[in-house]
Amino acid sequence: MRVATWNVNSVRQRTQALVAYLREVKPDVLCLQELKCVEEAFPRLEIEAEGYNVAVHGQKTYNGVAILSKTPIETSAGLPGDDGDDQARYIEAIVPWGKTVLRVGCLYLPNGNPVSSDKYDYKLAWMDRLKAHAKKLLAYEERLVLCGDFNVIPDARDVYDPAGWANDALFAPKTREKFRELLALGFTDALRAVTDADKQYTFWDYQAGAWQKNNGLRIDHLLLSPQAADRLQSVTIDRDMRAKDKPSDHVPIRVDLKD
DNA sequence: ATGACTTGCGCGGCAAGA
Repeated sequence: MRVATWNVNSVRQRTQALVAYLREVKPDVLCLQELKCVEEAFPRLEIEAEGYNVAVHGQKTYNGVAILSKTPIETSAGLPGDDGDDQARYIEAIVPWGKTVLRVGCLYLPNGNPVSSDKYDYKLAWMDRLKAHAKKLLAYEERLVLCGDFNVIPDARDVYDPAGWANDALFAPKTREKFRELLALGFTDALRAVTDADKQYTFWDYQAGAWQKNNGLRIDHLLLSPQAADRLQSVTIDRDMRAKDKPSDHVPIRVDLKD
């Protein structure tokens, strides 16, 4: 079972790259973030033509998440815990897997900058809601992958200039503390289960030659429940995607789980 | 160096991203 996640930074700008990725990597499940469009504008026909089922939670201009799956899926949109939250940042699916299922949560966690703003308050509140929801899901004791753009740099080895990012909403102590609380519920950070290496980046800014200088961040993650972590075979960051024409500023990251 | 990039919206420059 191959599960991938990719912040595409506008799915309409990335449709050709997305189709090419599906053909080359053939993920069983692909989670997408930052669609930047409503469901009606999503390139559904192009994706379905590749043999994928599509579940979209869209929003005009901002945010937007989707789950693509080779097999039909049951889905629910929205992160519980705040009925007044109208930002499209979470969608969940139940994917058939042999005699059992895989549950997949696809998330686009708020950026939160600057730290002294209501945006940061929203980020922290969103992380609290995610923790509460994740705790409920873990109690099901299923194979579960919680993945997406977390907008969290877990550790100094995950950023090219830790000191320079100390007060950024992606790396601030409170942000990292809440991420650790989430992990402590019982998740395995898939990448960290296979390597302790630094510079395992998934994002490079478009500006100031960040890609050329390898000034990156590790902010896209796949968190595994114990039942999923038991089946972990490999983790791959599709770094080469950043060097292609018209790239997203994020690259896909994926896991292979033993069938 | 008023720098530097890419989106959406919509047609002129903002807002947002990270």
